[in-house]
Amino acid sequence: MTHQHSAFARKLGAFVALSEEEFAALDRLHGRRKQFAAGRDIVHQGQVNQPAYILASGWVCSYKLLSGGTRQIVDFQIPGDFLGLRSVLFRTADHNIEPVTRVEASEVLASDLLENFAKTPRLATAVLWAASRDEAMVVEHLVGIGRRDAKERTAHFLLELGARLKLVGLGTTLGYACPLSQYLLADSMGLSEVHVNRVLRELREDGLVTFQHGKVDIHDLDRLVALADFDKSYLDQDGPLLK
Amino acid sequence: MTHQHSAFARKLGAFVALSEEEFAALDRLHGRRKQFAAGRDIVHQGQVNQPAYILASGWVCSYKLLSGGTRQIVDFQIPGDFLGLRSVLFRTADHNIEPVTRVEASEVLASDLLENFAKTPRLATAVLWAASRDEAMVVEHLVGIGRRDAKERTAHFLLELGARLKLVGLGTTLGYACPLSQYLLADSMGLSEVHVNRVLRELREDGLVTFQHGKVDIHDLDRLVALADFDKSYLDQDGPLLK
DNA sequence: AGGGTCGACTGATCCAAATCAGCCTAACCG
DNA sequence: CGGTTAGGCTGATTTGGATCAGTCGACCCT
Repeated sequence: MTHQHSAFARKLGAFVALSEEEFAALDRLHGRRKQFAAGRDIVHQGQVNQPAYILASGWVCSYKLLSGGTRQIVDFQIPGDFLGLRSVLFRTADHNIEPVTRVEASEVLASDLLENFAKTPRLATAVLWAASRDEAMVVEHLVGIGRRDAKERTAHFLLELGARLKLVGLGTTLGYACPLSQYLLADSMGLSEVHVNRVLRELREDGLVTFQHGKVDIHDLDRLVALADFDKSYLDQDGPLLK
Repeated sequence: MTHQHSAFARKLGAFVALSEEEFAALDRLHGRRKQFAAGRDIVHQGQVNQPAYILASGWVCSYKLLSGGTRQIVDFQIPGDFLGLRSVLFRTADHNIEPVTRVEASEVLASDLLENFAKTPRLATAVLWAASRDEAMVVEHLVGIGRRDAKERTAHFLLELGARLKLVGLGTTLGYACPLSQYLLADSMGLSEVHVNRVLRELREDGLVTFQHGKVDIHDLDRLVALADFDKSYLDQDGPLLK
């Protein structure tokens, strides 16, 4: 009954009960469809009045550059995710967005979004919900970097990504396709590329997960979850939370 | 013209232009005023149907517990800040909230908040803005933990806290009162208490900042900003961004 | 007045992860 | 087809910060 809608609308509809009317409003947000090549930034820090996007296909990452030339990847976005909402609300972008693969995305104009809040107030709740879910993910990420060692952190990262991909039908509990390089993992987890490589080897040798040739294979979910201290219920809800 | 409103309303009004009508709606959100003793958690992970709060006085911290018994403090909240918005949207709390000092806060009921979106759509924009600002702070925090060493991280932390306090009139560029213990700093920055102590000593010996006896004194703002790679414009906007 | 606790502070030792320096393979390309 | 580049991978060495094991003073409390 909702399968004719966009991945974005479906995702929100899973958490905030929406009427057909409201689904339609959500879908009308999708503006011009655009393509981006891998590696060439879509938005960068300081740019003003950039549109937001809803990711249709491909992966992107959001990152911040530090003065020393290092960077910290804050989050990866996968199909169905909202991109650059903060940059719209603040008018000037506070982070960079780089496509990891070739990407297709629909523009969302700030004016469209904000004006629709008046006509469709539940849309506001849905968008607020989506923003809060993003924040929850950043918080988990923060906790991992602050208090988990490299192995736990990596395990947690791979599990969380899997859970998110499963939600949009791009993965199972057995594994998923993953276009990320070890460099990207390192910049995301606050580790060096060298160390990521060693940790992945350890996880492989322990028979927990394999991350090779662009795919992640989970060999022992239970032990991996135990190692990572991963909250399984975290991302797989199954009905609207807000009635 | 806005000074009769709550700190919360003032803060939002600084970023989203609001009418008197809308300010009033914001102020009506404040429900029953409650008191909390320092150290006794207001909310903890997993609790369901907790109200949100708006902090009137005192400081609190939001943290997550890891299985090993360690914890990671995600953020500190100061007067005028919203507390536990995510816990309300998700119905079940995904983090703990502990008062650092004695605290006064007004309850905000989920139903009040969400229903008001229909009547006052710009309220939705304002709350979304507040949530995004929180997310931006968590992102900065993440970047610091992931890619800054202990000294830069500490410097950045003290500067950011100062900027936030200045915004609500609780600090100047010269310093501010700060009730945090070195243990709390450690749990927030992902360091050990011992190392925080040494880093604070270094910063003091370098003549940059002093953090002693419950107050932070900034002795050399410019060098501190340079060390921390701190974006000064980051938190001190001076007019509504969304007209 | 003596015990208990909390927070700041210190020296010695250890270790996880960074850094440095390099190899190997596959893919691309002019 | 030989050169270049991007990723994956590895060993040796160094280092930032953790851990362990305390001391000291302030402020309880009874």
